[in-house]
Amino acid sequence: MTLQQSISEKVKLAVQELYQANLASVELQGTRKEFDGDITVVVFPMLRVIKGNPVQIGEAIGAYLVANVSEINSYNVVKGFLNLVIDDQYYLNFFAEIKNIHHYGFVTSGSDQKAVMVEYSSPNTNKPLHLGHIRNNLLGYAVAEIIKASGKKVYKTQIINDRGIHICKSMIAWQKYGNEETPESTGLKGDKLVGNYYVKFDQEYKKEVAALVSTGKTEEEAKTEAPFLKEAQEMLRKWEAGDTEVVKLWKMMNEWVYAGFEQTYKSLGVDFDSYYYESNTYLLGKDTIQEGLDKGVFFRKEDGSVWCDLTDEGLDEKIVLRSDGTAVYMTQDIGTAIQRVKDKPDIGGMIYTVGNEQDYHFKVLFQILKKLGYDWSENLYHLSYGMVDLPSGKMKSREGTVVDADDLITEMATTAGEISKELGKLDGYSEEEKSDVYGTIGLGALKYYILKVDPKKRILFNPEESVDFQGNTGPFIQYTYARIQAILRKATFDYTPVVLHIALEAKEKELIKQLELYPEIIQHAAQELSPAIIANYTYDLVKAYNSFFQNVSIFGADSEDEKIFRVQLSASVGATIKSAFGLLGIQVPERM
RNA sequence: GGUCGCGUAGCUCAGUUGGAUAGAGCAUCUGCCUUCUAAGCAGACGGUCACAGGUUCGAAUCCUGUCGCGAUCACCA
Repeated sequence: MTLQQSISEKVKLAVQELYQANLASVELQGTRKEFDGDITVVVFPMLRVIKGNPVQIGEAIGAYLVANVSEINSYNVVKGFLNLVIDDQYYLNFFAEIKNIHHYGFVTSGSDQKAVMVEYSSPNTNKPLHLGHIRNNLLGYAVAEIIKASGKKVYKTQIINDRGIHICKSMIAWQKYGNEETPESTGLKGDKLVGNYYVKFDQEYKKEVAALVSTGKTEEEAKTEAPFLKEAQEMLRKWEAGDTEVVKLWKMMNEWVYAGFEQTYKSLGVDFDSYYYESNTYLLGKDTIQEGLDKGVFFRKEDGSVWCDLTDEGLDEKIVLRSDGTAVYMTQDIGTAIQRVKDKPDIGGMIYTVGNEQDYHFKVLFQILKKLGYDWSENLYHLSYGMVDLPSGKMKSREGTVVDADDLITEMATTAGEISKELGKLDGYSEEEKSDVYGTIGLGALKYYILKVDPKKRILFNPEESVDFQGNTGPFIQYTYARIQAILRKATFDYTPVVLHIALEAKEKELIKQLELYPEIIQHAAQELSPAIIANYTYDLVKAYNSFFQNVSIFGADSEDEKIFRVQLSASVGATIKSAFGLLGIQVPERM
């Protein structure tokens, strides 16, 4: 039982004894720093049950608590706020305790726990990953790690959109203009090579459209009649018919793309437990449609198309099968969800990391699955996030206004290197060690910049200004960690955990309170699916640490106990930073 | 037009279940490198929490309406 819980219980007892009244709950909060005390009981809500003056009530409860709770030393009342002063020993005991816990804040999963599947990334195989995918990947990965830390088993997965007209566009352009180019022959990453031909298609297509318009066709006619597009559509038909040549080309080009993606994922530091391919799943779900028809969840229209009526749920009618019997997006998503649970029967819920432009789609999908009666349908979440926009507006890959993921990652490392050199850090290290640290810092800056923002808000990314390295940034937190490591290297004496009898300063208590919060923060972040909560917590912790220890000499303490305690506290803060950043997928360098 | 999301300092963002005088960073200004790393610390300046009502001891937070921005309303994915 935490101190908060036990105080809460004692307050209820106090009210019972003093006023013969029952409180449903007790309002507790951290005492603001301008007042004396550590924990504050808010008296106002009690006025609903107790008649009287809030100050007098506060005084009475305060006196009762001091007499009956050993951890409470004294109290004071300001207006309706009862401030309690907690004994130093409580903090010291708590601190000695957490020092022994290996993964402090992590809940170890029980064996009967249901697993959660987290889907993220979900790329198309016709072009390289860009800034938007970076946000998606970072969010998905971090949420998966946070949920793991909150005690659940997690499967990370992605669904790869490897079929459709967009891939055929790259294929046809390569066939026509590619001269048998390969990643090996050009030295290009496979996804970049394929992406180039996607752009090439668009250029040639536009030329054809322009030519047709000049012969008197309307723009609309020209767009559908352009021969290049016809060729791509023909290719898609051949692919669907299983044409060996086309399938061979498709396989080869997809392999190039996967190899390129794998490289990007590696440099981003994300990973997956399983992969789903649309080419395997796009037919799935049709059986379920029949099942739904039998159950009366779906209905068939005269033209043969199948629909789901969601008007009772406040949504519209939604098509789930075309009149020609082929699958739509929704059919496929229904099938894939069911397939996943078949593959991993311990799945109790799923999280889809997909941009907020698909909010409606997922609302409908979840509603349909619920109607079909799957028990796991209660635990489906759409981790919806805002777009990443540039100052020039939206990113459009066909118009070349995208920020490429690989380029951005290397740029960040370069910037980190320039700043480091300017500051004269890392002098005397080998080039290899240096570039390693630059990569860590650059990536840390990028990841933190994106993750610290509430997922549902859109991000305006200005590549000109790039990302800051000062203030509330990844590098600032990494820097604090590196400084702590320097302290630990210098502390040659034994600072293993012991309960020390020292007087705590207000700021030291503040720090320990921050550490005490960590487990709650993880749970909260897991519930809200928001890595931003972890990021902002870590920043607060680092601020509290710096604010105290920048003005206090660690090795120049008055007593030996004090010195040991300060090193211990630094070590704990360092461990917590590392742990929290680990949840965000951000590395911490030992030196920087 | 219907639905959903957002609107907090010049800029970028925090703000637990409603709580005390609204919190950071950047930018501008003032101090602090001879003691563990100055990518830092201490401070100053900066607010009609989009607007108007309502709920109550108490609202940035909850409810209603208005305005602004974005997304979405396909037999596309």
